[in-house]
Amino acid sequence: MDYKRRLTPVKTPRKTKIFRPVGSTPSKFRIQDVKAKNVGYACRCIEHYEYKKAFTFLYNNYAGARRAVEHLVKKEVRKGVRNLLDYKEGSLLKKCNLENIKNFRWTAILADVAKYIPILYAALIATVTSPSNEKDLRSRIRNKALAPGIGLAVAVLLHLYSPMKVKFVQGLNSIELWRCGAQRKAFLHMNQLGLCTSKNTALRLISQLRVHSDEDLMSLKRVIEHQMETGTLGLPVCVEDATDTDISELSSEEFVQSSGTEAPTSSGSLPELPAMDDFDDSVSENVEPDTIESASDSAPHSPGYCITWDNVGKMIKACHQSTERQNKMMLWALAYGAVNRIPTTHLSDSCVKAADIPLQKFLPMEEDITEIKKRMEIIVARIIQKNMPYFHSCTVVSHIRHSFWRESSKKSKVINLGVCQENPSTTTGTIKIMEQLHEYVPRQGDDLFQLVCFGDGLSCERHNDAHMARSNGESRLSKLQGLQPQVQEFHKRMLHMQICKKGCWGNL
DNA sequence: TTCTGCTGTATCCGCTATCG
DNA sequence: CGATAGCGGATACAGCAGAA
Repeated sequence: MDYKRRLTPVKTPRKTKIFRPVGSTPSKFRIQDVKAKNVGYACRCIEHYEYKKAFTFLYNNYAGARRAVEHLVKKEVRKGVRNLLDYKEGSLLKKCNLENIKNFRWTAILADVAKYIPILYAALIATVTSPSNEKDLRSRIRNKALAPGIGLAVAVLLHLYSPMKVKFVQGLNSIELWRCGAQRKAFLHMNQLGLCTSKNTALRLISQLRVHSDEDLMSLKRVIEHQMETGTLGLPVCVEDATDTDISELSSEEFVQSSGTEAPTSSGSLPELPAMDDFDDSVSENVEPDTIESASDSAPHSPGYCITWDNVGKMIKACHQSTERQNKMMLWALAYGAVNRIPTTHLSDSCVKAADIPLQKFLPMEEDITEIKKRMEIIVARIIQKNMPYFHSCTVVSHIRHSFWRESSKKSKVINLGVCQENPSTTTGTIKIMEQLHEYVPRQGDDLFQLVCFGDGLSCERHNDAHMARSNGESRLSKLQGLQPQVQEFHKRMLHMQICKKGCWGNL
């Protein structure tokens, strides 16, 4: 018998023999048995569901088997690519809008590829991993995540196949290139490699993204306008005792009791924590944060928001300075909106006479002195624990809680409102900036829901000038009364110090 | 088959940087 | 300081995919 190993299948004999496997596949072949292996061996493996062994044997020994595997792989990959491109919800086929960019995950691309083109996915995974790390998908060299690289590779490949459909990742890369200030040539070269779109398309994408960049703030505005329309704005929802109760209607005992309302403290972690009340205005004391949270039952409830703006400068240098062409300092205004962490829309804007405010709110009472004493104890304990080694191991209260400490501990939601290309150092420019910012002021007819507009000291002065200049307007809107200027941060402290200095020591 | 929308490319034009 | 190349914004146009 010819025991020479053949690289091609044996020719079909004149009389076809039907192979009938007999017996089981031996678990371990002896060396002399290797030569006896043939197609029948592979069939016996398949008969016993040992596909890996059978396919490996065929692939390693028969050119026809290799061709068949390649043909099968190509066919399956093409079929998978078609299916993936037909799947409209696929992560690679999404539109490059703000929501999709926020929710984008590289692993979603990998999941799609694994589902529709498993052979390609397996090949890519095997390319960049070893058997030990193919599960967690981290590089064995620098422990870097491999998902972005594999996802990008798939995105580039499919973009080359169907550039009109697969362009989400390319759009992301274009935006990143634009943010880095890449030149047009960089866009061109990267685009030819399938890594990004052209610069024109990138600019178009960015323009589209900017159109709805303030949508979050506008939706909050619409909620407040709806509440203004239905007359539910000034009412703290589902809290009957905590409605917009006028301060003048409360007796002094009620004030004392309400100021003693304890915050909902969490259990256990700080048992020695003194009960810290809020030291805010009386109106906010009447409403507990938990009742506000529970208020959102059916109608949408807006927590309110404020607007902040400040000057921004951009220097434009002329290459050849002349009388017509000089260096220019462009003074513009940049604004953003900040959603209130602590809801304020239920609070009343009605003015209260100073004479109607109970005396207890001005003079320190017994409770106030007790609270100050507790605070001082905590502060002194912190100082002692920090500076005296003997007390280093002692536990002190690290954070004095107040009624809204949970809300205050959350990160603020900031919404960029873009640059207003008007000069804020002039009254005309400030009026135009105010008019633009008034687009975010909720309104119902001529009635405006006044927002706090933070800025530095100079911005607030300009804001007041704009109010004065428009004081003869025919409506509240034309008088720019939708925004109330408020000095912020260290400017506020500076003003406070100035007032204290003038009040205590005069103009020294 | 036609229309519409999106994308890439080419081109124009003004401005800037560089070189002699 | 003039000439020229290069860059970037704006625009037109062709090609393609998808919907009607």
